[in-house]
Amino acid sequence: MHFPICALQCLEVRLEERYNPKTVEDRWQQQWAANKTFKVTEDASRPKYYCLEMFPYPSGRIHMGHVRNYSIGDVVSRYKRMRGFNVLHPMGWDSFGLPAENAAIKHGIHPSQWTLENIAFMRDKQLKSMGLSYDWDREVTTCLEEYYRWNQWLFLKMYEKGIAYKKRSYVNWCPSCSTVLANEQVEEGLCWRCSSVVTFRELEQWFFKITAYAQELLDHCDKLPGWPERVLTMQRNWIGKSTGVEVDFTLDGSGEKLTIFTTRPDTLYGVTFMSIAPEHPMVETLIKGKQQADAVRAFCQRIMGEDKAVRTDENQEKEGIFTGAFAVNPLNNEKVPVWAGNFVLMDYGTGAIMSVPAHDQRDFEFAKKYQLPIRVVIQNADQDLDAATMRQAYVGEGAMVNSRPFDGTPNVPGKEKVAEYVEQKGYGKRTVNWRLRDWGISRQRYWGTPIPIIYCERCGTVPVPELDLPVILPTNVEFTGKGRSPLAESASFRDTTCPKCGGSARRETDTMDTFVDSSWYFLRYCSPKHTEAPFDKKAAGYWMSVDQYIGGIEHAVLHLLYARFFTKVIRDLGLFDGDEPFQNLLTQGMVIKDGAKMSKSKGNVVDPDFIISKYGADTARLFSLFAAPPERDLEWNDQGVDGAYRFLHRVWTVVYKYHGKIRTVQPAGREATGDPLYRKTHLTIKKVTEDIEREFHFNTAIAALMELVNELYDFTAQGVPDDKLPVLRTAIEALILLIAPFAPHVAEELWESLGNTTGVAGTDWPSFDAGALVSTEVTVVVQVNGKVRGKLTLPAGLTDKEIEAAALAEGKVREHLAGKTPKKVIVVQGKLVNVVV
RNA sequence: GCGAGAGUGGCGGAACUGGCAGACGCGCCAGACUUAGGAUCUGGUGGGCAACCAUGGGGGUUCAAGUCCCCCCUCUCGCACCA
Repeated sequence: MHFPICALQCLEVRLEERYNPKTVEDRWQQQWAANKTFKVTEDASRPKYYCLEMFPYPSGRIHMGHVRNYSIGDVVSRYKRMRGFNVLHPMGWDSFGLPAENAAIKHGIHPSQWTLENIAFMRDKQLKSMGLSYDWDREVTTCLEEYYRWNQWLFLKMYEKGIAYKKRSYVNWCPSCSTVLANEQVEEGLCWRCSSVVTFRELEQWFFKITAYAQELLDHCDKLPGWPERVLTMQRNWIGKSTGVEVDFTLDGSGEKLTIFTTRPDTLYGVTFMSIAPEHPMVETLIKGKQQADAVRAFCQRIMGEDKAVRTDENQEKEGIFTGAFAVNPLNNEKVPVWAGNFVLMDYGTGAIMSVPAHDQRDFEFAKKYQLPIRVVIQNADQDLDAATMRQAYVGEGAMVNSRPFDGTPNVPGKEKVAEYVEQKGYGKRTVNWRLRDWGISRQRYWGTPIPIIYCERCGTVPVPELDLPVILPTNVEFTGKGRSPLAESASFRDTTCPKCGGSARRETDTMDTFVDSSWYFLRYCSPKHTEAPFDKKAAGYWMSVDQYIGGIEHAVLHLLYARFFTKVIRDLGLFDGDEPFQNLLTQGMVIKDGAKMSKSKGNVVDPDFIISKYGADTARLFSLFAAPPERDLEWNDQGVDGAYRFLHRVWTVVYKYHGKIRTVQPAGREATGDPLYRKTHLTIKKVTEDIEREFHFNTAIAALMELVNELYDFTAQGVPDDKLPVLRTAIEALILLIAPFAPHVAEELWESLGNTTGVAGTDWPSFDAGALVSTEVTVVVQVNGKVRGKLTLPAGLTDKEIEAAALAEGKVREHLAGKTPKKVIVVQGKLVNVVV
């Protein structure tokens, strides 16, 4: 075994006069790796702390956003470790995904090779040079068989429980990525990855029944006080619960039922027509034998061919066509025409709506356009509504009218009454609808987890038996970038035998959405080498849940919702006891330069490698933590980086000057109470500790350390007499320990120079002595009528009366009083006096 | 439109429960040491000669308001035909 730089050398260590980040950082990074300083195991005797940063996609290089993300996580981890926690801080790779496949098509390199080379580079040349306190033995790589086999295993379990299922439906299709996208992956009608216009395709696809957990996902939002309200709001909106009533209308003639969903049962008497989605299966029934059949068919075809951006555009003109059919409103037996409308969505509610133009703006516009009748059924108390003259729908409250048995009922309780009536009469039932749709996970791409399903002509859909897992992603495939995915073209993969009957069969050639990988990786970290199950239940029981999760806000409804869903599914499979994966969530802001997000096209990218080689990791970390609080955007500033670098030099220089002298001196204790530097030291310990504990305000914590260093420069400016050396040692020791989470390499080197043989990483966080904080003097601000007129330095512990007297005697105060008697004097102990004239 | 967050020096940002607005850093100015300084150290630095004026704007509460209340403006983010 390679013997590290330890023992003999340590005792003789002499500090270099000048701070040289390269040598210091290389040395400590080697030492941490050789000693496995950050390796952890379950230890019931100590409180655990699980700190996790969202693992990266191995694109090839880390960017400043990563530097910031991991710096934040590393401060938390190192701080908690010094506070005595058993800290799990792992790192891994979200390594399936399209870019690897695109590289294969473009450069002829296999996705596997491309990905693994990127990982090696990012891990060994980039992340390790940042000095992050990871337990690298727990590294998880999702594109490896040892990981993705458990995706398949979980899929099979979900299939057994009906959570994974296949259905034919209209799905989002990205023509550029040649694959299907989940709803969460379409932003304003565009592909989240490549911004291509998303179209619709009717395909058979695998889904995860996330809607079965909609209520719980919504309810548990209230059990996540450690999450930003913003993210919870986004999730609640995304889930989008709405309560209402389904009502069966009867088709005139055939007597078939057309069911609608409404949240406004109080307006049921105002229905003047109905609208159904162009995709609705009843369209054909409605138009059968009607003269407008062809026109309706053409209309539906045209709308269905529109892409997602056009169809969901709010400004899209409302358009429709009369189907020729009529339906009967069960409440008043009125016959109303049935239209097909471009704004009615097939996958929400029942795909058919009742239209009440008087009280719904969309219906109103539609009715005006096609000259359909409007009937007021909620009367505005302030201003009588008249259907003939209304210029927009009335959506406010009021009394029900034209609603026979309910006339005069206020509409809000009316909703409930009508709903009850509908149920009683058997016209329909109360239901809940969700905006959330089931998660479509099939992807027509190669670089992902194969879905473990076989299609047999005789037996139908057959899951791959557990014993046959993993279904290995074959490597001998062709990347043409054209036609179907390489898997679908690979005969040796596709053609197989049925596990049930042994007859010829074919494999599912779609792969899973890569968000499946990241939906449970935090559980895998608990026991990354486990071979019997996705993870060891006991290990997960010890480490979970994640105490602090850190990552970008862009995953607010993607990854973070999927991960919550998976955790609940895994719980219900009996694999884990817990409802939620992440206790506390920190969403860090973006790193921007010149007011814009760093991007190649803007040419404002700062390369972390360059910063680290020029200034060192400690400076890169320190700046990214100092320039802004973590949750805000951070404006990158090259001169600010110089400032951070200069600060570390100042720290180094002051320690260098005195490390020889204070090496053998005992730190000061209580007897030093009253010494200003001693007091400042303890104030700084208090401030830094509180700033870290309170919402991770690292920027102010670092500012406090800078103040302490400034004070040290004042203190040492005229030389330090021997009797002051203990106080100096206390200050320097505290400074080094407090700076350690932020700039760990410098801290270790300086700590060692004081003669310490245990590394900073294994040393306790300093605690402050409340007694050291008290001062014998207080500065009191004196105001006259709320304006500052002077300051008094008074002995601590005076009574209000004494302070008042001192204030009134003050020269400036007397001037402003000009002989008048004050009306009132307010004394705030230890802070100020306000004399009111 | 709905929801959330934010507006403080030349810039990034401080100010936790109302109590000295501008901590800390950058930049800038001056000085010291220097052959030199884009190194380092020291001092200064919101505006105005001053009284005073200053936390997006306007009201209010209070002895006291960046902080609390009301109205308005601007910006950022999310959602947006969800019946």
